Order: sequence, then C-alpha cells, then structure tokens
Amino acid sequence: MGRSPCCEKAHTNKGAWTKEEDERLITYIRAHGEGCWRSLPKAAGLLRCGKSCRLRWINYLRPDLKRGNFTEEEDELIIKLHSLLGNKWSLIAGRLPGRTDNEIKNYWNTHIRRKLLSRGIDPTKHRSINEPTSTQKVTTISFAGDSKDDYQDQKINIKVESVEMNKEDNEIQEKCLPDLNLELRISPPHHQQNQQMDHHHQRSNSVCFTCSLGIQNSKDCSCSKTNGNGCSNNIVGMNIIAGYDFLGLKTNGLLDYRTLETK
DNA sequence: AAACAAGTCAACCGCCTGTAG
DNA sequence: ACTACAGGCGGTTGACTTGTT
Repeated sequence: MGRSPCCEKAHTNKGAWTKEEDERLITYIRAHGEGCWRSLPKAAGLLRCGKSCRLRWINYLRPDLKRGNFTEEEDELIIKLHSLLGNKWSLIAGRLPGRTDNEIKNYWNTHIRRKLLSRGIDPTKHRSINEPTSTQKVTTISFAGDSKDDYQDQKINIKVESVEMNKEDNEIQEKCLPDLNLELRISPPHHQQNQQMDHHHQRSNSVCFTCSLGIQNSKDCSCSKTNGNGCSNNIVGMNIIAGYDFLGLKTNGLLDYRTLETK
C-alpha cells in the first residue's frame, strides 16, 4: 500500500501541454493568483493534476522567466553555488533570477557536468579528478540549537573545518571563502543593534540571519521586528566580510537576497 | 535517405516537510 | 501527539531533436 495518488489519475491528461491548456492556466492564474493547486485544475477547467499545473506554471509559463541560453557568468555562478550547496537546485535557482530549479538541474546534467569533466574536475566533489584523496578538503557546517522559539537562548554554531588541500585549491579558498568559525546567537535586537538598523539602507555589510538565509518577513526576522518592513535587500545583525556574501560569493558591495527565497 | 546514437529538456514520480484540524 | 493533506523538492523518464555513420 503506497501513498494515495495526489489526484484522480483516470481522468487527467498527461504528457506535453497544449496551447489551449497553457492559455487556460495563464488566464486562471492571472485572474485568481497562484496557490491551491489541488483545486486549480477543476476551477480552471483543466484535466490535469494540480502538481502538473504548478510545474507547468513555475517552469514554463511564469512571466518572469528569462529563458534562452545561460551566460558564462551564470555558468560560473551555478558551479560555485553547486560546490557550496550541492544538488539544492531550488536554492541555486533562487540566486539566478528568471531561472528555474528544473532548468538549472537539466543544464547542470547536460552542460556543466561535461564542462567540469573536460577541465578535469569532479563535478560532484568539485575537486581535481587526479587529486589524491589524502588532500581532501572537508567542510562541515553544523547548526545547533535547542529551541526554535526561544530567541534568548537559541544559538547557532557554524563551524567550518578545513583540512589541508593542494596549493591550487588553497588559492581558490583564499579568494572565495573567508575562513569561518562563527558562533552566532539569534536574539532580540538591543540598543546598539537598533542603531545599526537605523542605518539599514545605507549599510550593506551585515544581515539578519533569517534574511541571510532568504527567509524574509519570517517571525525570526529581526529586521521586520524593528522597522515593520522586514528585510528586502537590507542587511542587519550578521557581519559579512566586505566583498563576500555569507556563501562566500564575491559581491559588488550591494547584496540582494531577495532571490534566495525558499519557494 | 535511412538508421542509429547522443543530447536535450519538459514532465512525471515519489518522498519529505510544514501545517491545520 | 497524531493524522491527513497540500505544496515543494530532487531524481528520473521518455519524447523529441540533432548529429553521425
């Protein structure tokens, strides 16, 4: 006995979407907005599974999709993000406006994997294929907290352990990844923090932790607690080494985390 | 021109997570 | 605390296209 199907499969279409189906979906979402995917097909007059509608909209019909070939900059960004996040396609997609997780996943599997292999780089480990295992770099990021709701005592330890690497990788490490050994504590903003937040829009080198993770306007967002607006591209509470964001990605000074939303 | 292989990508599947009741 | 459900995600499939023989 498996899980019950998400919808009545006997009366749903499968396979490629027709133009008419696309138009029905677009028209419905324009009129009623996204959400409630399960009931959407019936309401929109579509013989499709709700999941199928969601996928079609997100991956193909959404008006903000970029489409077209990936640029060299996008390629490099995907590689860098993949080295940090692994197969977290939705997170990677969040950093690439107009790109979908499915698109990036496909692009990775068809183009970038081969590109890295041709460079002699293992696409999974992001290390030279010929590199001896003794020089493996181990990076551990651990989050430890006792309580989800207790601001006073919630402690988040981020520990990055680096084991010796070869010289080339060390150079990359120095350029891209600032050494991290942070012990962060989420707590209500005190006076000094408030002052910092007052300059929120002028100062762009620190971010409240929840916003840095892309969870804006959440209950944990200290920014929204103080100015009522939450972080959009504002940065408070966690210092970032100038020129790099919390993923260690080089920035041009102004960071924009709006694209790192958890969908 | 036909047959086959390789590449591409939209779509599906099933599992996981968050949340409401 | 438990259950059911909806939404989200990553892995995989398969139809279609392009390249090669």
